[in-house]
Amino acid sequence: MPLTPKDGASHFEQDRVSSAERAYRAMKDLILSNELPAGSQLLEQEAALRLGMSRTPVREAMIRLEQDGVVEIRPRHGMRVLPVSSADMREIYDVLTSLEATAAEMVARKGVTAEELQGLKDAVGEMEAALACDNLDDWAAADHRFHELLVKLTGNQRLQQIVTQLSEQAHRARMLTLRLRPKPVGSNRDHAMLVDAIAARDGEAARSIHHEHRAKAGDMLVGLLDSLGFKQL
Amino acid sequence: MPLTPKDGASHFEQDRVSSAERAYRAMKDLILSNELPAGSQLLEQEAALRLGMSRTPVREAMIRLEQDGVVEIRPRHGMRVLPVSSADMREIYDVLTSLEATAAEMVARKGVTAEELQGLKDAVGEMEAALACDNLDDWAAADHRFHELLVKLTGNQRLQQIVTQLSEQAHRARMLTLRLRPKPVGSNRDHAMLVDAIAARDGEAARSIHHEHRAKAGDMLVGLLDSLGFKQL
DNA sequence: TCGCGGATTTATGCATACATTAACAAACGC
DNA sequence: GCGTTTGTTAATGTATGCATAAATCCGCGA
Repeated sequence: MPLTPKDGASHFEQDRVSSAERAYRAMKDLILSNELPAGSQLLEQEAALRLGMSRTPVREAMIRLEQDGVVEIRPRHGMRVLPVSSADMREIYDVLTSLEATAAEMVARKGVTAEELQGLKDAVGEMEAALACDNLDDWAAADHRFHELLVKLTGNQRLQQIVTQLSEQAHRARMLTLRLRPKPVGSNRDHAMLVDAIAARDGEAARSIHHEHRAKAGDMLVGLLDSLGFKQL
Repeated sequence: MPLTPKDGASHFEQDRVSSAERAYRAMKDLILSNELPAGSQLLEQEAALRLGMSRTPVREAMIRLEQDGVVEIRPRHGMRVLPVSSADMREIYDVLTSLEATAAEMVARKGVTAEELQGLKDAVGEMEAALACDNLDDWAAADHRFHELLVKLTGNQRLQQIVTQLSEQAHRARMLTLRLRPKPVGSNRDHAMLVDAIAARDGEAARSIHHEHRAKAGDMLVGLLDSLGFKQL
């Protein structure tokens, strides 16, 4: 469920990260995990105290968070965690739909190795297993892994970075609606079909399957937010 | 030619911008105009001196530029203007193609007002006029306006922001190849056709026309960079 | 009770100070 | 002559100081 990168084979990772980097990660974690809910405000001094450092690195972290689109810096009120409205989700999903559909097509056309294909299949397997146990958190994590892997397989780093950023913006809303939406059985089917299309190197099919998949998901989420009267999360 | 936003109706603009903001704009301008060419390095202190301020706001500006993907901050060497390789251009254009094709479709489906349509037509007109005079700089500016307007008409601010960011990354390479490429007569035709499709509210046609347009442009640019042996700009 | 003007507080934006450590170079041993 | 080591330099990362201006508070008048 954390969107943060796994540490990989980093047993000896020189954890010599700067305070600014620690501040950035800590605050982003707080926001993504909803410990700092939308609308919360946090002054530079408060954050600095909380993180045991001075205002300077905190400030730099806030600047990065602002450019990530997750907070807003308001001169006398510290940073404010941006709420995500259904209109925002519409924007985010329109872009994600476009980019991920393209990613699916690219990956299918380019072809993938057996291991890469297996990675996708594993993610689908985990989604199905999680759904069978009604474990929605695991399902969401596996679903996220699938989408992440798909995009990574394009090899386009800019594409990856943009998709990651938008996914993070949508993260809280997705988590909140996870238990309010119908069981995502369709998603698993869609992903299995996409894997087949990729294996068959059918770019057209891959694009159309995944485009529809993302579009459906977006419509569902936006509709849910609207119908439940959540103006913003 | 400047990619920076026009000042609009800002006769009374309270030019009370922070030093950090000034530093950001100044350095971005220097980079986009190629006064700081790819590979240049600039120390915090140097930049501060040059801009008549202390290191603090310069540092904040550099952080933003790094997130924009135009520079890299290397701990003991200041910031370095990132070169753009043909592989980078490939990445950038793959994303732009996807997003702008989507934008074209969205705009066509949604429909535009008469004034908005006229704005697009005006841009095409300027492109044709410029090309008739062989004024490539004007052509590039009008072309940029067309693409910018198209994306703006979607109303999707995230889409706009991403496209702007990627266009800026590609800016220098585009300028450099402007006079090395064949005359862009096809572009004008493509845009005129797109305007027609939008007027007819034909989303499918709009997408396919603009997708092809961007894909062609990307292939041409990447091919040009490769064939001329420019490994990076 | 409510509105308003001025004093006060305080968060910020920027400058500056300082310790750290990477980069460079010179000296040294082989 | 070449690789290594050590000493020096300097750019950074962070802390802190300070002036500014916005927000709040308070008292007063209606």
